[in-house]
Amino acid sequence: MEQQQQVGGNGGNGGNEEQGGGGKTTSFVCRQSSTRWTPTSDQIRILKDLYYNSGVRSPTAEQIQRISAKLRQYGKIEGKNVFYWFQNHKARERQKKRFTSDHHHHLPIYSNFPNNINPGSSSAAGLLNGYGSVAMENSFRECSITPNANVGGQNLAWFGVDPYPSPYPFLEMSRSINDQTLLQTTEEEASEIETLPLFPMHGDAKQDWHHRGEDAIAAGSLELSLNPYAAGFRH
Amino acid sequence: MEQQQQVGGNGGNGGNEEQGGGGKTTSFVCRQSSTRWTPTSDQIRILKDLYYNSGVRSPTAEQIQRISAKLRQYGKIEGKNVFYWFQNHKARERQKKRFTSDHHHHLPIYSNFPNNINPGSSSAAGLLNGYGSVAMENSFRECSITPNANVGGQNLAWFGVDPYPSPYPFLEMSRSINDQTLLQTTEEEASEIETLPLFPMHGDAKQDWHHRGEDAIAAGSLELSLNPYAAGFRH
DNA sequence: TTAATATGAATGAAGG
DNA sequence: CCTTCATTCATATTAA
Repeated sequence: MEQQQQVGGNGGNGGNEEQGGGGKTTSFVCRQSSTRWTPTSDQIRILKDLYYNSGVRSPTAEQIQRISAKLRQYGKIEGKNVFYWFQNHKARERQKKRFTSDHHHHLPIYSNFPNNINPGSSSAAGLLNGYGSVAMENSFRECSITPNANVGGQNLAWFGVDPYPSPYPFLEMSRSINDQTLLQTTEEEASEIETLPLFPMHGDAKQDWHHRGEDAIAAGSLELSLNPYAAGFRH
Repeated sequence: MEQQQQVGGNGGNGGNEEQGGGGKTTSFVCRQSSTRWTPTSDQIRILKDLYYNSGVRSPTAEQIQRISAKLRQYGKIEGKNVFYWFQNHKARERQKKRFTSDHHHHLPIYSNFPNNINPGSSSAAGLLNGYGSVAMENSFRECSITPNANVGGQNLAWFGVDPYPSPYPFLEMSRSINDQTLLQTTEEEASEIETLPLFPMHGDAKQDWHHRGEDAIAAGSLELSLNPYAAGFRH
């Protein structure tokens, strides 16, 4: 299914600068006919800088205006793009944290401050995969996650989903300890699962998982260092 | 999030050395194909079981945690892998259906379905934009928008945020206006801000940017109860 | 090897 | 703010 890499002529690679192209260097057809905003690297750099180094998370309307106006120097952009960018960036940062080994929910809102906020060091944030600014390291278990099998009888209850062919088993999570028994019980029912007709998928030729270099720490997550009225001075 | 991807593409991809992000990368003793997650057949089996037999489509964060924890028995895996798996599986199933079965219910708008789109040929999307019929209509150049740059040292004040990596910005937001003023000088160059059309949103877009100005991060209420027995169950 | 295709990963937009 | 959808990019896999 879709994977039109080369379709765009520049296949998304060299084209990054499509918009701000300054000298137009090598770009030609700008197929980005899509309606969707395609941030240029400069725009992204600035956005991240604002996010990570200036602590901007939910810019106000005024700020959005200014930011987008500024970023317009580097390519087409609208206020809503800036708005969505911050929304998404923030939401995803949190989301990742949420389904990443998070054993802790209480997160000190304003705690550490990376003093090294080096302007221009936004780079840090730039390349990494984000993930865990606050999240610690779960970077162990890497190379040796022992497999071992027994895929046979699955116990879906384990996942917090109902194994029963119920109407729509929308998962009931938190189970109490008592349920443990239930889990055991369920196991039987789950037998059906193991006899599931596996869909003809690619066989397992792969026994070696790789490591995902993955994420580093997010450069510090500053906190609200934003001066709401800095701009307001004129108001 | 944001990482290399298309953005860093310059000249093909030679520039992507991400990985390094500052975190891991170092301790790769075993295999490193630090690329993407390659599910093992057991993992796939279970995922499909969940999808087709348990109706799981968009697992919650908690479920994702459980699922990934379980699947970890069969190979390296992270929460995001599970997350993406379900997202993609669902999206692609839907996408395929969009073509194969043309129930012409609503959405008469773009009925230009390619004749027989064989699954797999959706690639066409790249060209005919499949969907983007809309885009096709108004696809004009987007490719040429103001260039020029100077991203190096930026003037965050310009955005209405405090540029100084001040130690404790949150406490003293009201930084002397003097400084601000000074910086504000730059404003001249981008006078267009003032003339900026407030985000041109017609009825179609939402505009939320009105009531912001703070970020309450504490809002999150995760009760995340990692099933303790979950792990114990096996032992 | 190369071309194609399947699918993991990311992210702009929205919906709620 | 959280969740979902669509689209796109990148790469592993498989077919030619």
